[in-house]
Parts: sequence; structure tokens; C-alpha cells
Amino acid sequence: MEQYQDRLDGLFQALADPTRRAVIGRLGEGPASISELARPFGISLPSFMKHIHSLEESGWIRTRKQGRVRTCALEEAPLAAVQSWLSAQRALWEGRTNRLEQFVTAQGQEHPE
Amino acid sequence: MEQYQDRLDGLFQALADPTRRAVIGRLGEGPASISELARPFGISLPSFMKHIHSLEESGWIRTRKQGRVRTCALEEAPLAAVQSWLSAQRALWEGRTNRLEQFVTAQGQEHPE
DNA sequence: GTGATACTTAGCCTTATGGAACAGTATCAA
DNA sequence: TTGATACTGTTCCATAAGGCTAAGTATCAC
Repeated sequence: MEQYQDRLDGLFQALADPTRRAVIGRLGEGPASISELARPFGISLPSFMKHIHSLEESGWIRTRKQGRVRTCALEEAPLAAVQSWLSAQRALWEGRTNRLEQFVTAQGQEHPE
Repeated sequence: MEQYQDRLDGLFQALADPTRRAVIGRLGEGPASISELARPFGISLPSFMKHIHSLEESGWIRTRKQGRVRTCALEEAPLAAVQSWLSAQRALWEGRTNRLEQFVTAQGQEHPE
């Protein structure tokens, strides 16, 4: 998972588009072919392929071609990498609010009513 | 938090840049002024301001100007919104792997050694 | 072999992004 | 009131993003 921590730019960039988030959502249910994935979206296949490439390059999915069909599958590690970054932010935030609470409490004890 | 679910494009887009992720990290420790935030980065102030604007427009931070100093503070809701989307993906993924396990187990019981 | 299927490549267009420089405004400190 | 500080506004630039069409390649089914 560590190797994904320095690829957060691409991982987040990939999530910034609703088409790509939907593809990730679909692939969470299991692998699928390109045209199967593309069907729900009203865009041309070449345009859709760009999304697939960006998902593959960023690391979100892996693909494999057998015959004329390319099958896409979700990778597991990026989800963990991204969640890990967010958890760290959450921890920072909560650490700070805890310290704030302690500060306020301490002030209250220094200057009681 | 719900109002952030349809703003995921912007929230993720904002996270796709290391400067902006660093700003969010810094603000997790507490509010700071623009120039205080900009100091660690070797870019011009107007360029840095663009990052601040994109963080504010996407909803990650709020800012307030008093005198000549603009102070920035982290919002809490976006973190929850983003984590919630990721958790949903995780749940999908794990639901699927669970079903796969059950399938494999069932197969094993149908065709025991 | 021929036609249909499933991509794939190439090129074009428009808008967005992330950087820069330079000049301007508003406040604060002396 | 004058100089320094802290932004802010404007304009420019190069590259990337996300869409399109048209044409190409490789399989598969007959």
C-alpha cells in the first residue's frame, strides 16, 4: 500500500470525475469488459477509454485483454491508501479539538465563576 | 454533510494537488493566515491564492478577513463526505469478496474431495 | 474469406489548471 | 503621513483534461 502514498495526486485526480467514480463503483461488484462498463454513459467509446486509461495509470484498476475483449478489475490497495490519508487528517483534526477542549477546561478551572 | 455528496467532484479535485493537501494538513492543526500558509511553498503569492480559492470554493476551508489579514480554517463536513463515499466503495468490495467466498465454499461442499 | 464486434489510434477542439509577472488597494506602525 | 505589510486583481503562458469524429486493427462467427 505504501507505494500508493506517493501517488495520491493521481488517485485523487481519478476520483474527481463522476464517470470514473461510477466505474469504480461498478467494478466493486466484480470485473467487467470495456463496452459493458461504457454502456450506461452517453459518451463515445474513445472518450470512455480515456477514463479507463486514467484509472489504470493512476492504479485504481488493472486490465487484461483476451481475444478482442478487455476485462477490467478493481485494485484493492488504492482504496486503503486514500482512506489512510484521510484518517490521518481526521486524527489531526480530532487531536486539535481535543487539545482545545482541554485548554478551555483548564481556563475554566483557572478562572472559576 | 449530505450537501457535500453532490460536490464530490470539487472535493476530490482539490485533493489532487500536493500543495492543497499540505494546506489541509496544516489547517488540521488550527487556523492560519494566507502568508503563514504560503511560506513553506516556493511559489508566488498570486499562484498560492489560486489554491486557497479552489479550497474555499470546493468547501474544504472557510476564510475571514480582519484588517489586512485573511485567516483560513478547515471545515469538518467535507472530510466526512469523502470518507463516507470511500466507505461505501469498501463495503461494495467487501460484500463482493464475501459473496465470492461463500460461492467458493458452497462449490467445495457440492464437490467434496 | 467476409461481416460484425470490440476495441484502438490519431487528430481536433474547447476549457480548465497551475504557474508566472506586475501593478494596485487597504491596513497597520511609527 | 509615510513606509511596510498583506493581500488582490489582471493578464499571460504552457500543459492537461474531457469531449468529438474518422479511420484502423484484431477476433470471432459463419
